[in-house]
Amino acid sequence: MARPRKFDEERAVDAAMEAFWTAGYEATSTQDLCEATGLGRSSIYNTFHSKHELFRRALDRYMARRTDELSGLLEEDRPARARVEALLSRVVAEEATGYGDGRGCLYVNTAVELAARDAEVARELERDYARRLEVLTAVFESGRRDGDIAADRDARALAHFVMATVSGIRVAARAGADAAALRAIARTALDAI
Amino acid sequence: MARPRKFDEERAVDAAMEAFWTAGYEATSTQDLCEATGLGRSSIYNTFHSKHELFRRALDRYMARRTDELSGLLEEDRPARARVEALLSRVVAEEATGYGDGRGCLYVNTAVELAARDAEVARELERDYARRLEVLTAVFESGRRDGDIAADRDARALAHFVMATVSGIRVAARAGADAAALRAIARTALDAI
DNA sequence: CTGATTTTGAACCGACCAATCCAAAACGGA
DNA sequence: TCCGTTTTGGATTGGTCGGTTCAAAATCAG
Repeated sequence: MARPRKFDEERAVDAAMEAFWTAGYEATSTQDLCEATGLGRSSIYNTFHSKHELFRRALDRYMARRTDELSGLLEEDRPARARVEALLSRVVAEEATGYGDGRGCLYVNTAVELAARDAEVARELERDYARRLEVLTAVFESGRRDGDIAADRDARALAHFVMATVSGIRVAARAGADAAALRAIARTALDAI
Repeated sequence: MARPRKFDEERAVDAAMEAFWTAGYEATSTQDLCEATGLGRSSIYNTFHSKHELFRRALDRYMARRTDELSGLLEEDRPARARVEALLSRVVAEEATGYGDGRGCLYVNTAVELAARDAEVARELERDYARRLEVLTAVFESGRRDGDIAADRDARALAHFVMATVSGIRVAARAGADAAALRAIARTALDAI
């Protein structure tokens, strides 16, 4: 063997994720990444080969984390409607806590900034969308079985709808909607379910 | 007086708008702007003073255009629900036409890319949000008067909700949702109204 | 300790960034 | 026609971009 690495690769990906999350892909320079991770340029390129690949690693990590959170939140032992309500409340709370860390959601940010001109990233987003859609669809199907959701509703359509509502809340928050408005959106969406 | 301008300022703003719309603010270079507008660097800086100011002009133009379209679409002599349905159908159609010109919506793109770190732009987005909210609120209020919308609904909340649904559809399209999914989102949202 | 192997920091690369400068060209008013 | 004013194209600015190179430092097996 030879000289061992002085840093933790996963920690570096985490730090890079924070940087990309805060400023977006284009606006995060390799210099920013060095400062965020505490690594030198060489270490970053030796390990991740390019800014783009590091971004993909960071995005993977973010999506895995979020999807896990989503699964956890939705697997609680409550009626389906209540679980979806908890999800929307959480999103509203995240987006409404001042502009303190108003960096939105890396998934939404990436979909808007990169998906159209980066096929690789678009594919990853698509896979994650499908995964989360699956989780939500399962929730609505269990709701239908429990009689909590009307039997004539399409679980998949409802799942798409909730995903869109979450993104809609996030964009509204960025466009200046206040907390009351975000709550109104969530409440109205719940009426549709 | 002196040498007159050889180009139409509004035309130039239009061309710049297209460029920013396609690639986003950061990813559009001044060189790109020269090529898009057909102007030289000097003409651009002489007229618009900075990339940022040109962007603001382009964004203004975009928002004015969109808000006018929205007003036109919603002022037709139809029940409120039908008018909102027409709006959502139009958004779905826009986003579903292949990835051909899948550049989304400059408003959403800008909210996500810039709002967090550009106070001036954020203020403009906020103003436009308020304007469009006003238009939609008026639609729902007229719907309540006509009995088309239940009297116990909050017109403003419904307006916020429709705005969020539009953004949600646009983000979903970028994340890879197909046309059927977008239609399902619109239909489900209409159920909530 | 030696030698093979890898990481690390710093200097460096050409390309491109937004923005400026300047002189030549193009007009309007006289 | 000629002057004052403005526009225009092209060269240029200092700075930053993503990425590479290279030698020194650090670690391992033997």
